[in-house]
Amino acid sequence: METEAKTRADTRPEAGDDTGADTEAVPQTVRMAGRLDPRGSWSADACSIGRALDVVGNRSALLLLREAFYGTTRFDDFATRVGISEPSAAARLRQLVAEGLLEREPYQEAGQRTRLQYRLTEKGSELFPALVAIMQWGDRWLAPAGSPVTLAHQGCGQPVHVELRCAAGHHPSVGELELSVGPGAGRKGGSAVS
Amino acid sequence: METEAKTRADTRPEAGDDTGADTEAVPQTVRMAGRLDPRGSWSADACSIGRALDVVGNRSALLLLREAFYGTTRFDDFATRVGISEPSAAARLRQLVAEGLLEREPYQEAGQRTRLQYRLTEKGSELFPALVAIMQWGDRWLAPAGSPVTLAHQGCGQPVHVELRCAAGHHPSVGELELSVGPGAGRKGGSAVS
DNA sequence: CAGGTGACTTAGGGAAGCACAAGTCAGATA
DNA sequence: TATCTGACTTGTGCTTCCCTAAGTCACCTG
Repeated sequence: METEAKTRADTRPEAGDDTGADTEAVPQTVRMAGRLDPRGSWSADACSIGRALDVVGNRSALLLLREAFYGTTRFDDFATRVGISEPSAAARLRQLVAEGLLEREPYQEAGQRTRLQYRLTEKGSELFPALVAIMQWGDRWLAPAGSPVTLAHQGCGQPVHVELRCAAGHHPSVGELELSVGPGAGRKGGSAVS
Repeated sequence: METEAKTRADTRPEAGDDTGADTEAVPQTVRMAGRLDPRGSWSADACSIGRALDVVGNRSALLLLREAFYGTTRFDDFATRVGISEPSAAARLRQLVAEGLLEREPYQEAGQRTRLQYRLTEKGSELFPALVAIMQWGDRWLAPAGSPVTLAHQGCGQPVHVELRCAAGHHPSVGELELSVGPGAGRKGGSAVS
């Protein structure tokens, strides 16, 4: 896909323009900085969100990961506890293993034959904050009776949540954020960036 | 869907059991507390993650929300910038409006007729941490050349990230977390909880 | 050695997601 | 009045997701 910057002049006002946006009541947008400034000037086809969604962009993948965090390791338990059929559990688990989020390792119980269990890799484990963020949102907006389950810091007992934080310790709102090109951006000011 | 607790004895060792789990090398699982303890004793069909994924569990919905955070408001721009076809942009935007994550409001530019723009509602805006968490994971694991774009706290200039934090200020790892029943759980110790 | 159990696979089918191409429709511009 | 543009919708068809139902295959137990 090409950028559409040539086909349209991009002169209409839009959040993120540098036309004194601070005074306007558009708080829920990220400001674009540097090469990203007119949003119409670049396309986000290398976006990490897009890439991540190619891996975990479906319901069953994230639900299987949830189960893995809850300690499930065995095939049948994954299928039953997530509530999906065995064929789709098999397909999805195979895909998650292929992508390195889970690994299959043999184990043996006393008097049993060798079996396989699925364990989270580091790559898989690091998706946990995303899962918690989604759960937190679902608790807030889709659970009228309150959260079905809650997470607490074991020992200290305090509830756990996900939050945005900058390296200086602030808690920026969406409107206080700035998006700029990173080290992995495509060359030039033209097309593929995010 | 029923819980499978009756059909299987659940006597095999699994992370989260109370059989001296602290000494074992299974750090990447959440511990189950109270009624949740044997994971096999309850089913998670009221899970907030599951509910949330019914709403934003597909690729284009999250990508459209990303664009909304980047300041995009118009139909054609959504379709072009996300890189999806107009029919699916229309369907997905309609669904996001129906679910209350976006709202459509009329606006008028000088010398133009009245048009519609899509704006994030509070419900939609609160998904931002989840989106950042996914981006952060994609940056770390799927962007070999580094992040294509980076988020910074405007003004302070420091990079922004998503993190897990308990109310006492700690940064618990997955293994230090405990899951227990919340106010919105189904009755009894039987089936639907999370 | 017959039967169970865990971990799958195969077959077949419905629904959702997505793309391309083309049409519609309202109002501004020429 | 004819054309253009933005914002869609309609028609058609592929591909992915997900289901049920029914195998398969390797052990382990009786």
